[in-house]
Amino acid sequence: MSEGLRERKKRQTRQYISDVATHLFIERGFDAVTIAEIAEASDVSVNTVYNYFSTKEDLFLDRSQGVVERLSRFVRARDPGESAADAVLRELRAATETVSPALGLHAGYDRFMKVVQESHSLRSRLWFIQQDLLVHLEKTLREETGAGESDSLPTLVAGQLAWAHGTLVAFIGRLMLAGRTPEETSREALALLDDIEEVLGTKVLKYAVRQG
Amino acid sequence: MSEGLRERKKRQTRQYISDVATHLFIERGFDAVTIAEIAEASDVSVNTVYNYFSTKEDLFLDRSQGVVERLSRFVRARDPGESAADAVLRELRAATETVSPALGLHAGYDRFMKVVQESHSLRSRLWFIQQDLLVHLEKTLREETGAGESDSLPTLVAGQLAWAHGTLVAFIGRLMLAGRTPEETSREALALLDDIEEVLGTKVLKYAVRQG
DNA sequence: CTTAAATTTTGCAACGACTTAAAAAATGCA
DNA sequence: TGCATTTTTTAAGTCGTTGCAAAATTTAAG
Repeated sequence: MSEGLRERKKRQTRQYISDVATHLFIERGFDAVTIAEIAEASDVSVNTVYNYFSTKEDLFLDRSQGVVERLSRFVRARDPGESAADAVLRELRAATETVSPALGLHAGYDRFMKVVQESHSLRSRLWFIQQDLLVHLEKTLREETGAGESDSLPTLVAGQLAWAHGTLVAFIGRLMLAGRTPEETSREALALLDDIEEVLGTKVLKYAVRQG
Repeated sequence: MSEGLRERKKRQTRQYISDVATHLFIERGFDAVTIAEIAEASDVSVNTVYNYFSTKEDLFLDRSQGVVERLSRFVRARDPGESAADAVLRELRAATETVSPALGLHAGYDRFMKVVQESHSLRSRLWFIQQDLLVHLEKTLREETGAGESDSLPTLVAGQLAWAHGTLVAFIGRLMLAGRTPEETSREALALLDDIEEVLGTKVLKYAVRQG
């Protein structure tokens, strides 16, 4: 029952194609590499590439998909007495302090960012992911607070928290792209998080407090 | 010096192609219409279409480009004693109250929104326009306040104001798409603007006050 | 081991957005 | 009218993406 040869080979093929593609993209830029080249370099047909990845962007952003539920997870796991914003800020600070790769705080992220920055379609794709994060978070806030359909606060608070997250990630990306080390960037990002918290309104900071 | 026949004809041709395209898009959807069809319906070659519009999206979103400087204009024109946020909120309220078509408050916007909503590439394009608005606004805030390079407040305040604007526009779009009248939507949007103002922090609301 | 069924891979043709270069037509002016 | 400039068209090609049927491979059954 564990796993047949077929499954294993599929996972390997998929991983291999993704690795080859990532390598090529980082070396020559997203738009400069064609799917045909990736297929050839992977010793596979173009159709096989499409068999595993539905778009060219997926070949590069496959792992970024996990971000969609990030803030929702933080909110769902908030402590008693803690608001949604508290939990999100606490978790973001923790990830920043520990120089977590999940936020882009790792050597090599500059090369990733360079590829993204130069490609229109990759940035567009990352935006759709952020949109998904926002929609997901709004739904979570509605569930957690039981807010009515016509209540616009969950929309607004979700918007604010997603903005805070997006601003942090963009900031980190900019610094890493500029050649800073992860540690240096971490330090500056913590200062930014303080600024962000100071900018947020009380209504946001006190929203969805978990009863103790 | 005024304008030769050549210029006039060019403007006419451009306008005609845009009108034909818009008509087709609204009738059948953005992705279902090909550039070749637009060219044929306009009695022009495909390359002439590309002569006037550099991408397919431009054929539909030509007029939306003016939005980029909107918030910057509001901020630059703020009254003495008024902050950047005050000015933006005042102008947005004014436009909403007067049922301004600039915000989408006009009959027919529902059809526009329907086309946009169904097309991945159009939404992506609108996002890039919002990004431009944000960048533009941040630059304006830096100029107006003389904030230093390392000061992140202009970035954050610009982000908040662009968020408020984007949230309002999205809200209006959603209601119009749902079949509400412009007047009804205007009323609900005013309530949303109140909610937005209540959600914003003092730091944002008091930023860049013009000296009286 | 052989065979048949299921699945994966492949080659091929096609569509549509977009680019480029050069020929052809329209226009403005002397 | 003749000429220079601008606009339009034609033609050919690139690339992402899709659909389809044949071929190769893996799995399961006898």
